[in-house]
Amino acid sequence: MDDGKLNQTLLDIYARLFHRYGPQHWWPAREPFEVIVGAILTQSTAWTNVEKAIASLRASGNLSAGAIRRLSGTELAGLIRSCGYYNVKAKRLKSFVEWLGERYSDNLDAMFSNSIGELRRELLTIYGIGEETADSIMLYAGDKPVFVIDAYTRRILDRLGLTPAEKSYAACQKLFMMNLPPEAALFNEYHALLVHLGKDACRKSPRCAVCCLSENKPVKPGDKFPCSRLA
DNA sequence: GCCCAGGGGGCTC
DNA sequence: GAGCCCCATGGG
Repeated sequence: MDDGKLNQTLLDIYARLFHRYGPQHWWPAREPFEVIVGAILTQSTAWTNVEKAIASLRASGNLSAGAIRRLSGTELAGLIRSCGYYNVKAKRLKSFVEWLGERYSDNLDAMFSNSIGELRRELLTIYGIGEETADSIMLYAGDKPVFVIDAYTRRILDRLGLTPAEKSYAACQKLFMMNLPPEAALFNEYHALLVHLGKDACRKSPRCAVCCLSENKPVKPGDKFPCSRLA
């Protein structure tokens, strides 16, 4: 598919998803530090459980880099217990705040004033931060135009026959970033909508994404989902 | 009881 | 460097 066509296809998918699901409100008006904590805690974890962990950090006065550094690993693990994997996640949170203090004196504005490429390289050196989490931090906490690729996105690309020849994270990310206007607000909403679609139907009914997105018919508010061509 | 949720690290081969 | 296992709770 040539680039002009791909651009139209990706925008069309976005329009259909937005029309169907509406705005997703991922991390609206949150402090960047809270968003970063959420990005780490949500790894392989349902968001409802992450909210409880963040609430317990806040209620105990520990939703800050300095406070998390002062807590022992065991204390921190106890506070975030509700989101699962609490021992590894306590280590990951600590590794991030140690780095943040050392590298940027806890100044997130300074951290985000770095270029996207350089910041991404730095984040990837931190224990517990891989590509998806690094990109989530830059997009959702830093408002940077970086497209986040996750398992749902890959599955949906697959269903639509859009997976690039090289199936890597970088190649999937490039597909979106080379064919969409580089706007953080668009990338923010687009990724959240793909996750919604993935949770809604893609996993249970592998053909739903194809049915709803590749058929050449407009989506109207109130349309039933999915359509009748289920596998 | 069973399955999986907005991954990443570490090990094996 | 792809393929596997581990981490662990809570909700449907």
